[in-house]
This record gives sequence, C-alpha cells and structure tokens, in this order.
Amino acid sequence: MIIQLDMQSDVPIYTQLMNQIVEGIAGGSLKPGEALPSVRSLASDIGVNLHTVNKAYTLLKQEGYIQIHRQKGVVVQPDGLPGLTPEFLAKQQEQLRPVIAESILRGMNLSDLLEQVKKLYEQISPSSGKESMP
Amino acid sequence: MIIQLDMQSDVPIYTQLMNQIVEGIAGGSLKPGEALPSVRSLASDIGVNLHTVNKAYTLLKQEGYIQIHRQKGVVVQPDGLPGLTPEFLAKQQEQLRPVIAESILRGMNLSDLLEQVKKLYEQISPSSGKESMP
DNA sequence: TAACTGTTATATTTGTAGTATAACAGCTAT
DNA sequence: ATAGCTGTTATACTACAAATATAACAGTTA
Repeated sequence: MIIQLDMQSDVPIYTQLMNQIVEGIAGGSLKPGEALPSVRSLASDIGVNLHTVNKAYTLLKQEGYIQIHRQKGVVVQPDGLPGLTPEFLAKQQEQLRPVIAESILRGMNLSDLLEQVKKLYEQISPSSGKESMP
Repeated sequence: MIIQLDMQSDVPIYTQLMNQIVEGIAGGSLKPGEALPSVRSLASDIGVNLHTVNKAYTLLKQEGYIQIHRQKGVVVQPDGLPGLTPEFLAKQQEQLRPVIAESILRGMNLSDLLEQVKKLYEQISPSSGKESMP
C-alpha cells in the first residue's frame, strides 16, 4: 500500500488518507481481511502525527470499511462491506451534484461526462487488471 | 433566485452559495447578463454577513462565472462562460475519483452509476424543463 | 445630497486540523 | 515475567479557516 500525500492540498491529510484506503479496497489492492499498518508505523512512514492516522482509521471504521481490534491491529472489513444504503446514496448525490452542475455550466454534454465517469470507474476498478501474474 | 442554506452542514456557507449560483446558471434560471443581488441585500436576505457573500462572489468571479462592476453590481458572465479547460478537467477528476471509488467499494456497478449521473444531469440541465409556460 | 454599489481594513469568536507528549490496557513473543 | 507491540485516551498547544461585527472609502445614480 503506497500512500501519496499532498501537503499543499486544501483537502485534509486524514481525508486524503481515507480516500486512498477506500480506493485501495475498491481497486482490490487491499483485500478483505488484509492487515493495515498500525497507526504509529503508518504515521511514521508518511511523516505525520499518529492522531492524524488514527482519525482516518476511526472514521473508516465508523463507515464500516475496516475493523479495529484493540490489540491485533487494523484489518480491511472481512465480514462483507456495506452496500448501497439510502444514507450513502444521499451523500453520493450531494457530492455529485455540484460537480455535474459545473460541468454543465462549462458546456460539457451528457455523453462526454458519462465517458469521464466510465474512464475513472475502470481506472479504479480491479477488472482493469492491476494484479501481478508471474 | 431562491437560496437554501443548511447552517448545520459541514460545507461552508460561501461554498453552498457558490454551488447554488453555479447550479442556477447551469440550469438556466440565471441567464448570462442577468443581475445578482448586491452583497448587502443577499446577505441580509439569507441572514449571513456581507463578507460571506462577498467571498462567494469573489471566488465565482475568479472562476469566470460572474462579472463584478465596482458600482453597477454583479452580473452573470455575459461574454461567454469558460469552457472545458485542462485545469477544470483536472479538478473535476479529483472531485469525482473518491466518489466513484466509494461507489465501487459499496458494490455499485458501472451502469447504475452512469444512470445516477444521468439522472442528476437531467435534473439540473435546463432541457428538463423548469420554464413556466402560461 | 442621499442612497446605493463593491472594496478594504481591523478585530473578534469559533471550530477544525495537526502536532507533541504522555500514559493506560491488553496482547504476544522472547 | 519482561519488553515490545497494539489501539485508546487525555491534555495542551499552534495554526488556520469560517464567520461575524463594525467602520470607513470611492465611485455611481436618482
């Protein structure tokens, strides 16, 4: 799991962390049951405070994406990832709406927008083939 | 122009303002050349400080969506709205990526995601018919 | 002149982000 | 058993963004 942080970004470090872990799970490079680095080791690896990592982990746990065992450590959710709940769909719409509105304003048509979404989906999705097959 | 603010939201008021104005322009309810309320009147209407409105206006001007004339007031960009610049497309991808990743993680397939985007696009787009025809 | 525009300046309050230490409780391997 | 590792909690601090509150300035318009 390679983490790339942008310290100059206006998006908080713990959010960048969450995004990259979510992307790792979605893309299949992090599989259910797989262990994640401890708060201290990850914090030291990427050069941030342990509380920053802990905040990301705690929020990911609240969303049901990982499990935290007090002494064992952190693992990607092994008991089935949460599905398409109404709460998630509502949040998804609130996030998509302003992006889509601005795209319309700048003259992007529907099929070009759908093409962009498809491109990103396939970039992230594991079926695009990131596995190493020796 | 009806503005709906959520004071409990974690998204800043000036961002909510920007989003709604962008949506208004994208949806055609705010047409190029049309005047927007002054910083003071809008601030007083929605019950916030004039600087909060001013910040939203200033950022919208920086993006090229509105014009601000020192004494005349604020107008929706009449000289052609900015198009699909590389900077915008980069920003668009950075915004879409985490949303799409989380959708994949929760098991949403591509066609369902595209359907959601299409639905929102048509909700916002003026061709969905918000005009009053007496 | 009065009333309106955006603009600028200053100050204050509040909350979040991030860091820095430190300690606690429980597990595990030496 | 001791040492070392887990997550967890607490406290304190700095830095910054968001939002408010006033106040004043410069230019336009009725």
